[in-house]
Amino acid sequence: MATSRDVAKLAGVSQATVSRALTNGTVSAATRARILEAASQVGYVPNLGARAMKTGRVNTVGVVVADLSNPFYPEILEALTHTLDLAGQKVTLWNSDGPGNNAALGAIHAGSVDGVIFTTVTESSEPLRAALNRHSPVVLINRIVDSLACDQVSSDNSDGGAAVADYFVNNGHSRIAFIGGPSVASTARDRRAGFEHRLAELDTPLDPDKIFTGAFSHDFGFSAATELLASAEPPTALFCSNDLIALGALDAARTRAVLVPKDLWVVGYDDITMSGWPAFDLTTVHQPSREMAEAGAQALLERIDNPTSPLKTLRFRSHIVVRGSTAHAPTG
Amino acid sequence: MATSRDVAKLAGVSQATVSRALTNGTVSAATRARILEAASQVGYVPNLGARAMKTGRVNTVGVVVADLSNPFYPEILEALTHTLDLAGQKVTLWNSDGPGNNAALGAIHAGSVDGVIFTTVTESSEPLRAALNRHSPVVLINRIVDSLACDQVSSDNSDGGAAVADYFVNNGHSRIAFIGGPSVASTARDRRAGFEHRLAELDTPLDPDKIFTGAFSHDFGFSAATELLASAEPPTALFCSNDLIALGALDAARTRAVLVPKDLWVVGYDDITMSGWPAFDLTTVHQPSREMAEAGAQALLERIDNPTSPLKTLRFRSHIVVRGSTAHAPTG
DNA sequence: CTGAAAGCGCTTACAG
DNA sequence: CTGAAAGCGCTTACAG
Repeated sequence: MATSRDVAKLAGVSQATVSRALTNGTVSAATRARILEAASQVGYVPNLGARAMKTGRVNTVGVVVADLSNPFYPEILEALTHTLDLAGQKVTLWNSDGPGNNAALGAIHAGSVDGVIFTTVTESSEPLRAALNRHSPVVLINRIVDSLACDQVSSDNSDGGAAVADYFVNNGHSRIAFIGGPSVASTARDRRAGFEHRLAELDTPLDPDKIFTGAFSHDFGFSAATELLASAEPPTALFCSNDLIALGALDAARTRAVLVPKDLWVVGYDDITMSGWPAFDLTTVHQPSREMAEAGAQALLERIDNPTSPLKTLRFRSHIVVRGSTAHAPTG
Repeated sequence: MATSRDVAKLAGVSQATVSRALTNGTVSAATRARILEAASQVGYVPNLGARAMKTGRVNTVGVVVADLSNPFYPEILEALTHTLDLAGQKVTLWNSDGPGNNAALGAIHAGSVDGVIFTTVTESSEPLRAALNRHSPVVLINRIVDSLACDQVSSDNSDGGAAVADYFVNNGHSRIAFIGGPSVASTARDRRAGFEHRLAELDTPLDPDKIFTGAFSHDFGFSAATELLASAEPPTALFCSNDLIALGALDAARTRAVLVPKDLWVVGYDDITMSGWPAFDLTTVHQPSREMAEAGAQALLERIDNPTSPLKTLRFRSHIVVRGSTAHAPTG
């Protein structure tokens, strides 16, 4: 592999001048031309590791996602890689199941990434606190933890849940059920809290027997909905705290020949692409996931440049998208 | 950030001894203990960039995927990151749309990854040939290019297509249609060729009017199937060259109230998770994508260790999984 | 504008 | 078993 020294020899200049010609350095036009010619002749590309050692920046960002089988995460990941590519950053990917979380934190420490974006923080882990104490650049997207001293990007999950409560009650529903994700996820907690509190305010409190909490998965949505639909007084309206659960619930209804939306309204959360497919046609709370990803990537890059600037918290607005899984009533 | 020098000072040894203690070096038990203690006291972690500069290995692998909106790729990606995590490798991710392909190749050259796995080669690009000429470690998974001098992992797409032809004809179908992905993809070409050739052998040649070629997407499957179903003599059996297209076709049938499988059989390819959901219940050709990913990751690691060992080509077997989108007849 | 030199933080022969 | 030294391939003051 050619080095800057090889190029220098061929161009008849010092190695330092080669380096200058290829960075922002001040070099005469003639010399630069000779160097570029020589560089392309030997197929020279600067070694990024060596450069990183001097500059202290590797131009690489870590991303931690959970569960790529939930299409929400590939959508986030795609937006993230797109934004970071444009910013000239490489992306190192970890899965949060397994040792991913701590591996990502360790990678900052070891200098193989400049910072990390977490999309799925669950609890406030000790390693994360330690990393933040030494000012490791970390940004949380999607799931957040208020007590953590880092930039955080989320959407108004609580308001979204409340909006669904309004929507159900305004349309005359009182037999209402809820299927939610794991309570370690802030998104699951907030959506449920917003939904439940608003229902209580509207004098339609949620029956504890009609609350299911489990995984953000199709499987869980399917089994929980199956159980709900088999009960003596099945619900007429069901809120699922993400789309994947809702798709499972729709499949449960389909399997039991329960008519949606005639006998059951179903609402999800996220607005992943397939929720709009005819097979599901799911009413759901739309999160601006692309914008959230872009903002998160931007926040991390700024944080890397300036580790001690004030912490930033961004909360995006969400809104209900009405489709065929609920009667097309205006959401007033 | 603490360096090995800091640890050396604290432990009262030379910097070289710290390095030995933390790698495979030969150090007395007492010294090592003192060093480890000192290291943890100052929070020392070896700088991976500096280490890479000496060892010539960054322990990072590049992965190029296309189109994370096709669930097939997240499934591959998940298997890949899982295998590579276990092998102690970091994963740098690129999207093949945009400059991803060449960026990944450049990253090998620049020393920021040790090798690259492509899941979506389309044509034999010049940069790729150049990279192979200088023995850059590259492995192709899923889509392949025979003429390329690198390790390749695929499944028997042609046989899979032929099996679907057998299945249709054995069950009495003669009005048969095909909706396929872009012909730049070897998978799309091979599945179609296997299907078409076998149909010809069975004296049921595919009518050119019943062949649609476009994108590996739900949208394309939906629109192509809509057109097919609106034709004067709609097909009774439809083969789609991936599941995403097939799901679009099923949605088209659903929208037009065409009964599946009574009036239309639909078969896909890949066996992504959601094809098994009640909403689709799609008969499809199962590819062992997890095994393919693991084999590809393994092949790349071996290639990195030994750039000049003989080239390897792996072709996995696939098989039809019969579900509700075709009548449950034995596949003979 | 250009060169000589130092140094980023490691690993690894080479001595002892 | 341990230390002193060289060197991986760059960038960046410092001189001139």
